[in-house]
Amino acid sequence: MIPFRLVLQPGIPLHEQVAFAAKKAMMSGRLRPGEPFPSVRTLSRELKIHVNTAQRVVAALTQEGLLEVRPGIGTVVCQPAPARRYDRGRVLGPEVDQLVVEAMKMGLTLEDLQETVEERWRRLQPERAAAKANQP
Amino acid sequence: MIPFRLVLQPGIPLHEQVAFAAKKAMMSGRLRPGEPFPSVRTLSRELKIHVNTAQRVVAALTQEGLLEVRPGIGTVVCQPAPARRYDRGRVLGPEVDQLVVEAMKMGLTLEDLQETVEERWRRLQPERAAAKANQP
DNA sequence: ACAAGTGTACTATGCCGCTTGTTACACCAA
DNA sequence: TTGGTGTAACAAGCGGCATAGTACACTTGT
Repeated sequence: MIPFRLVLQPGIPLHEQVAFAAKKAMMSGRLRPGEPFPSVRTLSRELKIHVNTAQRVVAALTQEGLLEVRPGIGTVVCQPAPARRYDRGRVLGPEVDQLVVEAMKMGLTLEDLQETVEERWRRLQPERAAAKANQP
Repeated sequence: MIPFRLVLQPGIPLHEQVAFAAKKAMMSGRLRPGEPFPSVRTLSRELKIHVNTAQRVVAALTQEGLLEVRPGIGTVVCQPAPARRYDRGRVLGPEVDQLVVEAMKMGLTLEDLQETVEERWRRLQPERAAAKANQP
Protein backbone atom coordinates (compact mmCIF):
# COMPACT_ATOMS: atom_id res chain seq x y z
CA MET A 1 0.00 0.00 0.00
CA ILE A 2 1.04 3.57 -0.64
CA PRO A 3 2.27 5.25 2.57
CA PHE A 4 0.31 8.45 1.93
CA ARG A 5 -3.11 9.59 0.79
CA LEU A 6 -3.77 11.74 -2.22
CA VAL A 7 -6.86 13.88 -2.79
CA LEU A 8 -6.70 15.28 -6.31
CA GLN A 9 -7.13 19.01 -6.66
CA PRO A 10 -7.66 20.75 -10.00
CA GLY A 11 -5.30 23.51 -11.12
CA ILE A 12 -2.24 22.10 -9.41
CA PRO A 13 0.29 19.94 -11.32
CA LEU A 14 -0.17 16.27 -10.52
CA HIS A 15 3.50 15.55 -9.87
CA GLU A 16 3.58 18.44 -7.42
CA GLN A 17 0.65 17.10 -5.46
CA VAL A 18 2.15 13.63 -5.20
CA ALA A 19 5.54 15.01 -4.18
CA PHE A 20 3.91 17.17 -1.52
CA ALA A 21 1.92 14.26 -0.15
CA ALA A 22 5.14 12.29 0.16
CA LYS A 23 6.93 15.21 1.82
CA LYS A 24 4.05 15.56 4.25
CA ALA A 25 4.27 11.86 5.10
CA MET A 26 7.99 12.19 5.76
CA MET A 27 7.61 15.24 7.99
CA SER A 28 4.79 13.68 9.96
CA GLY A 29 6.75 10.49 10.58
CA ARG A 30 4.64 8.12 8.52
CA LEU A 31 7.70 7.70 6.31
CA ARG A 32 10.81 7.36 8.45
CA PRO A 33 14.47 7.60 7.36
CA GLY A 34 15.74 4.30 6.02
CA GLU A 35 12.33 3.03 4.98
CA PRO A 36 11.84 2.07 1.33
CA PHE A 37 9.91 4.45 -0.93
CA PRO A 38 7.37 2.98 -3.38
CA SER A 39 8.86 2.19 -6.77
CA VAL A 40 8.03 4.32 -9.79
CA ARG A 41 5.91 1.57 -11.32
CA THR A 42 4.12 0.87 -8.03
CA LEU A 43 3.24 4.54 -7.69
CA SER A 44 2.03 4.50 -11.27
CA ARG A 45 -0.20 1.50 -10.65
CA GLU A 46 -1.62 2.43 -7.24
CA LEU A 47 -2.24 6.11 -7.95
CA LYS A 48 -3.34 5.48 -11.54
CA ILE A 49 -0.65 7.79 -12.81
CA HIS A 50 1.65 7.46 -15.78
CA VAL A 51 5.15 6.13 -15.14
CA ASN A 52 6.75 9.30 -16.44
CA THR A 53 4.80 11.41 -13.96
CA ALA A 54 5.79 9.12 -11.09
CA GLN A 55 9.40 9.27 -12.23
CA ARG A 56 9.19 13.03 -12.13
CA VAL A 57 8.11 12.84 -8.49
CA VAL A 58 11.02 10.62 -7.52
CA ALA A 59 13.44 12.88 -9.39
CA ALA A 60 12.15 15.98 -7.58
CA LEU A 61 12.31 14.40 -4.13
CA THR A 62 15.79 13.08 -4.87
CA GLN A 63 16.98 16.52 -5.96
CA GLU A 64 15.61 17.95 -2.70
CA GLY A 65 17.67 15.44 -0.75
CA LEU A 66 14.67 13.60 0.64
CA LEU A 67 15.21 10.35 -1.25
CA GLU A 68 18.34 8.33 -1.87
CA VAL A 69 18.61 6.13 -4.95
CA ARG A 70 20.09 2.61 -4.80
CA PRO A 71 20.63 1.73 -8.46
CA GLY A 72 18.82 -1.44 -9.42
CA ILE A 73 17.28 -1.75 -5.94
CA GLY A 74 14.97 1.22 -5.40
CA THR A 75 14.79 4.43 -3.41
CA VAL A 76 15.03 4.95 0.33
CA VAL A 77 13.96 7.84 2.57
CA CYS A 78 16.99 9.96 3.46
CA GLN A 79 18.35 11.00 6.82
CA PRO A 80 17.46 14.69 7.24
CA ALA A 81 20.43 16.86 6.36
CA PRO A 82 22.16 18.67 9.25
CA ALA A 83 19.87 21.61 9.93
CA ARG A 84 21.22 24.67 8.16
CA ARG A 85 19.05 27.59 9.25
CA TYR A 86 21.23 30.48 8.18
CA ASP A 87 18.70 32.06 5.84
CA ARG A 88 15.20 31.18 7.12
CA GLY A 89 13.06 34.21 6.26
CA ARG A 90 14.62 34.65 2.84
CA VAL A 91 13.66 31.22 1.53
CA LEU A 92 10.00 31.04 2.48
CA GLY A 93 9.50 34.79 2.46
CA PRO A 94 7.21 35.01 -0.58
CA GLU A 95 5.05 32.13 0.67
CA VAL A 96 4.60 33.79 4.06
CA ASP A 97 3.80 37.09 2.37
CA GLN A 98 1.06 35.51 0.32
CA LEU A 99 -0.40 33.85 3.39
CA VAL A 100 -0.32 37.07 5.40
CA VAL A 101 -2.02 39.11 2.68
CA GLU A 102 -4.68 36.44 2.24
CA ALA A 103 -5.32 36.39 5.99
CA MET A 104 -5.60 40.18 6.15
CA LYS A 105 -8.01 40.15 3.21
CA MET A 106 -10.50 38.13 5.19
CA GLY A 107 -10.23 40.24 8.29
CA LEU A 108 -8.15 37.92 10.43
CA THR A 109 -5.91 39.20 13.21
CA LEU A 110 -2.29 38.19 13.66
CA GLU A 111 -3.37 36.02 16.58
CA ASP A 112 -5.93 34.24 14.38
CA LEU A 113 -3.23 33.43 11.84
CA GLN A 114 -0.73 32.33 14.48
CA GLU A 115 -3.35 30.05 15.98
CA THR A 116 -4.09 28.46 12.62
CA VAL A 117 -0.40 27.89 11.93
CA GLU A 118 0.09 26.29 15.34
CA GLU A 119 -2.93 24.04 14.88
CA ARG A 120 -1.70 22.73 11.50
CA TRP A 121 1.79 22.29 12.95
CA ARG A 122 0.59 20.19 15.87
CA ARG A 123 -1.62 18.14 13.56
CA LEU A 124 1.57 16.65 12.09
CA GLN A 125 3.81 16.65 15.15
CA PRO A 126 2.22 13.92 17.34
CA GLU A 127 2.87 11.18 14.80
CA ARG A 128 6.39 12.48 14.57
CA ALA A 129 6.98 12.23 18.31
CA ALA A 130 5.48 8.73 18.42
CA ALA A 131 7.80 7.64 15.62
CA LYS A 132 10.84 8.85 17.52
CA ALA A 133 9.72 7.07 20.69
CA ASN A 134 9.49 3.72 18.90
CA GLN A 135 13.02 3.93 17.48
CA PRO A 136 15.60 5.27 19.96
CA MET B 1 2.12 56.60 -11.36
CA ILE B 2 1.23 53.01 -10.46
CA PRO B 3 0.52 52.66 -6.72
CA PHE B 4 2.51 49.45 -6.36
CA ARG B 5 5.79 47.94 -7.41
CA LEU B 6 6.19 44.78 -9.44
CA VAL B 7 9.25 42.55 -9.54
CA LEU B 8 8.75 39.93 -12.22
CA GLN B 9 9.28 36.34 -11.17
CA PRO B 10 9.47 33.43 -13.61
CA GLY B 11 7.09 30.50 -13.31
CA ILE B 12 4.20 32.51 -11.91
CA PRO B 13 1.40 33.80 -14.18
CA LEU B 14 1.82 37.49 -14.90
CA HIS B 15 -1.78 38.45 -14.11
CA GLU B 16 -1.47 36.69 -10.75
CA GLN B 17 1.64 38.66 -9.83
CA VAL B 18 0.03 41.98 -10.71
CA ALA B 19 -3.16 41.12 -8.83
CA PHE B 20 -1.13 40.11 -5.78
CA ALA B 21 0.90 43.32 -5.87
CA ALA B 22 -2.34 45.29 -5.92
CA LYS B 23 -3.79 43.23 -3.07
CA LYS B 24 -0.63 43.81 -1.06
CA ALA B 25 -0.90 47.55 -1.65
CA MET B 26 -4.48 47.53 -0.46
CA MET B 27 -3.73 45.55 2.70
CA SER B 28 -0.74 47.71 3.55
CA GLY B 29 -2.75 50.92 3.18
CA ARG B 30 -1.02 52.33 0.12
CA LEU B 31 -4.33 51.90 -1.68
CA ARG B 32 -7.17 53.05 0.54
CA PRO B 33 -10.92 52.45 0.10
CA GLY B 34 -12.49 55.00 -2.23
CA GLU B 35 -9.26 55.74 -4.08
CA PRO B 36 -9.25 55.23 -7.86
CA PHE B 37 -7.54 52.18 -9.28
CA PRO B 38 -5.37 52.59 -12.41
CA SER B 39 -7.29 52.05 -15.62
CA VAL B 40 -6.75 48.92 -17.68
CA ARG B 41 -4.98 50.86 -20.41
CA THR B 42 -2.81 52.74 -17.89
CA LEU B 43 -1.73 49.47 -16.30
CA SER B 44 -0.99 48.14 -19.76
CA ARG B 45 1.20 51.14 -20.63
CA GLU B 46 3.06 51.55 -17.33
CA LEU B 47 3.71 47.87 -16.66
CA LYS B 48 4.36 47.08 -20.33
CA ILE B 49 1.64 44.49 -20.26
CA HIS B 50 -1.02 43.70 -22.83
CA VAL B 51 -4.47 45.21 -22.27
CA ASN B 52 -6.07 41.78 -22.07
CA THR B 53 -3.74 40.76 -19.26
CA ALA B 54 -4.48 43.97 -17.35
CA GLN B 55 -8.19 43.42 -17.87
CA ARG B 56 -7.82 39.96 -16.38
CA VAL B 57 -6.30 41.51 -13.26
CA VAL B 58 -9.18 43.97 -12.83
CA ALA B 59 -11.70 41.20 -13.39
CA ALA B 60 -10.08 39.00 -10.73
CA LEU B 61 -9.88 41.78 -8.14
CA THR B 62 -13.48 42.74 -8.85
CA GLN B 63 -14.64 39.15 -8.41
CA GLU B 64 -12.85 39.06 -5.06
CA GLY B 65 -14.77 42.14 -3.97
CA LEU B 66 -11.68 44.34 -3.76
CA LEU B 67 -12.58 46.64 -6.66
CA GLU B 68 -15.86 48.30 -7.58
CA VAL B 69 -16.59 49.16 -11.20
CA ARG B 70 -18.21 52.47 -12.18
CA PRO B 71 -19.22 51.93 -15.83
CA GLY B 72 -17.64 54.48 -18.11
CA ILE B 73 -15.72 56.03 -15.22
CA GLY B 74 -13.24 53.48 -13.95
CA THR B 75 -12.68 51.27 -10.91
CA VAL B 76 -12.42 52.21 -7.26
CA VAL B 77 -10.98 50.41 -4.26
CA CYS B 78 -13.79 48.82 -2.26
CA GLN B 79 -14.69 49.13 1.39
CA PRO B 80 -13.60 45.87 3.03
CA ALA B 81 -16.59 43.55 3.35
CA PRO B 82 -17.97 42.99 6.87
CA ALA B 83 -15.54 40.51 8.38
CA ARG B 84 -16.99 37.03 8.04
CA ARG B 85 -14.65 34.71 9.94
CA TYR B 86 -16.86 31.68 10.27
CA ASP B 87 -14.56 29.37 8.36
CA ARG B 88 -10.97 30.63 8.82
CA GLY B 89 -8.86 27.48 8.94
CA ARG B 90 -10.78 25.80 6.14
CA VAL B 91 -10.07 28.49 3.55
CA LEU B 92 -6.34 28.94 3.94
CA GLY B 93 -5.74 25.45 5.28
CA PRO B 94 -3.83 24.06 2.27
CA GLU B 95 -1.60 27.14 2.08
CA VAL B 96 -0.72 26.87 5.77
CA ASP B 97 -0.04 23.16 5.38
CA GLN B 98 2.40 23.78 2.56
CA LEU B 99 4.18 26.43 4.58
CA VAL B 100 4.42 24.21 7.65
CA VAL B 101 5.81 21.26 5.71
CA GLU B 102 8.34 23.48 3.97
CA ALA B 103 9.43 24.92 7.32
CA MET B 104 9.80 21.48 8.88
CA LYS B 105 11.83 20.30 5.88
CA MET B 106 14.53 22.86 6.61
CA GLY B 107 14.65 22.09 10.31
CA LEU B 108 12.81 25.12 11.61
CA THR B 109 10.97 25.08 14.92
CA LEU B 110 7.40 26.27 15.39
CA GLU B 111 8.77 29.35 17.11
CA ASP B 112 11.01 30.12 14.12
CA LEU B 113 8.01 29.96 11.80
CA GLN B 114 5.81 32.05 14.08
CA GLU B 115 8.54 34.67 14.30
CA THR B 116 8.81 34.85 10.52
CA VAL B 117 5.06 35.20 10.14
CA GLU B 118 4.95 37.99 12.71
CA GLU B 119 7.81 39.83 11.05
CA ARG B 120 6.16 39.77 7.61
CA TRP B 121 2.87 40.80 9.22
CA ARG B 122 4.34 43.83 10.95
CA ARG B 123 6.18 44.81 7.79
CA LEU B 124 2.79 45.69 6.27
CA GLN B 125 0.94 46.86 9.34
CA PRO B 126 2.69 50.20 10.13
CA GLU B 127 1.66 51.77 6.83
CA ARG B 128 -1.83 50.52 7.53
CA ALA B 129 -1.98 52.19 10.95
CA ALA B 130 -0.59 55.43 9.52
CA ALA B 131 -3.26 55.43 6.83
CA LYS B 132 -6.01 55.04 9.42
CA ALA B 133 -4.57 57.86 11.53
CA ASN B 134 -4.72 60.29 8.61
CA GLN B 135 -8.35 59.58 7.87
CA PRO B 136 -10.52 59.28 11.01
C1' DA C 1 -22.66 66.68 -30.90
C1' DC C 2 -18.17 65.36 -30.51
C1' DA C 3 -13.86 63.36 -28.87
C1' DA C 4 -11.50 60.95 -25.40
C1' DG C 5 -11.52 58.18 -21.67
C1' DT C 6 -13.50 54.07 -19.16
C1' DG C 7 -14.61 48.58 -18.74
C1' DT C 8 -15.81 44.57 -21.51
C1' DA C 9 -16.23 40.97 -25.17
C1' DC C 10 -14.73 38.30 -28.93
C1' DT C 11 -11.51 35.76 -32.09
C1' DA C 12 -6.95 34.35 -33.33
C1' DT C 13 -2.12 33.10 -32.80
C1' DG C 14 2.22 31.41 -30.78
C1' DC C 15 4.37 29.46 -26.84
C1' DC C 16 5.15 26.42 -23.01
C1' DG C 17 4.07 23.13 -19.34
C1' DC C 18 1.50 18.94 -18.05
C1' DT C 19 0.18 14.27 -18.90
C1' DT C 20 0.05 10.22 -21.27
C1' DG C 21 2.05 6.79 -24.53
C1' DT C 22 5.80 4.03 -26.12
C1' DT C 23 10.32 2.16 -26.37
C1' DA C 24 14.76 1.37 -24.74
C1' DC C 25 18.86 0.91 -21.66
C1' DA C 26 21.80 -0.19 -17.31
C1' DC C 27 21.58 -2.02 -12.96
C1' DC C 28 20.69 -5.66 -9.16
C1' DA C 29 18.49 -9.86 -6.84
C1' DA C 30 16.44 -14.54 -6.49
C1' DT D 1 17.59 -16.06 -16.93
C1' DT D 2 13.76 -13.62 -15.14
C1' DG D 3 11.78 -9.91 -12.94
C1' DG D 4 12.23 -5.79 -10.53
C1' DT D 5 14.61 -1.23 -10.01
C1' DG D 6 15.68 3.94 -11.85
C1' DT D 7 16.52 6.59 -16.07
C1' DA D 8 16.34 8.50 -20.72
C1' DA D 9 14.42 9.80 -25.09
C1' DC D 10 10.78 11.03 -28.37
C1' DA D 11 5.97 11.94 -29.79
C1' DA D 12 1.27 13.39 -29.30
C1' DG D 13 -2.73 15.84 -27.31
C1' DC D 14 -4.44 19.17 -24.20
C1' DG D 15 -4.89 23.44 -21.81
C1' DG D 16 -3.33 27.82 -19.88
C1' DC D 17 -0.80 32.13 -20.67
C1' DA D 18 0.32 36.27 -23.10
C1' DT D 19 -0.03 38.83 -27.05
C1' DA D 20 -2.58 41.01 -31.00
C1' DG D 21 -6.38 43.26 -33.10
C1' DT D 22 -11.11 44.88 -33.34
C1' DA D 23 -15.39 46.25 -31.62
C1' DC D 24 -19.16 47.96 -28.44
C1' DA D 25 -21.59 50.60 -24.56
C1' DC D 26 -20.76 53.77 -21.33
C1' DT D 27 -19.46 58.55 -19.12
C1' DT D 28 -17.03 62.96 -18.93
C1' DG D 29 -15.35 67.38 -20.81
C1' DT D 30 -15.39 70.50 -24.48
